[in-house]
Amino acid sequence: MQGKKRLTRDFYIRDVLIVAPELIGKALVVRSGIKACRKYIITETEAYRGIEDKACHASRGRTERTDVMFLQGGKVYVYFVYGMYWMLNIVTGEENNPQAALIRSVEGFDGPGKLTRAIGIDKSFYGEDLTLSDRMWIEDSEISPVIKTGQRIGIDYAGEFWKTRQWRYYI
DNA sequence: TCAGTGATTAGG
DNA sequence: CTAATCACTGAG
Repeated sequence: MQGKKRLTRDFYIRDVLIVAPELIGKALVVRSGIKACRKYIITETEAYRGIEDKACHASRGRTERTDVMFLQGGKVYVYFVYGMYWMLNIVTGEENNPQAALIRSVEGFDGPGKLTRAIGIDKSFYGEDLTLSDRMWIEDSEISPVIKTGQRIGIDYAGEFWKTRQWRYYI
């Protein structure tokens, strides 16, 4: 089950502004329900960075929902929004430096809500450790895509400064 | 452009 | 307990 190319802790504990763009082109491996493992190439991510980032959920403190972001990088942060959609995030950085990379799209499934619905991500993945789990991890790939950047989507509430950070990465 | 949808959160 | 909010999507 352990993939040869599985990314290790060292990859995740770096700053989210490094990890989020590096996730582009990597392979997300998931086994949900009774289905066999499937691989999805990550094509779009966004960085959420620390308590000072008004768009980051952790900026409003450590709560039951945001708790996992305060742990060492390499874990999964999943939350429910708009009454319908699960969002999939990868926790990055060191302990007590809450950061996460939102997986917005993978090859074949464009949009964070649509992709989690399609590949079967829900609350049960909250806190999953990508370096240990037998149902979700990320593998390195030979792909070196050209990465574009832009503003993060859907965070008008965060104010002009945080809204205009170029922290969205995509192919 | 705008409503649906319900977990999460802050505040009595 | 209540009410506001929301890292989205699909229909029009």
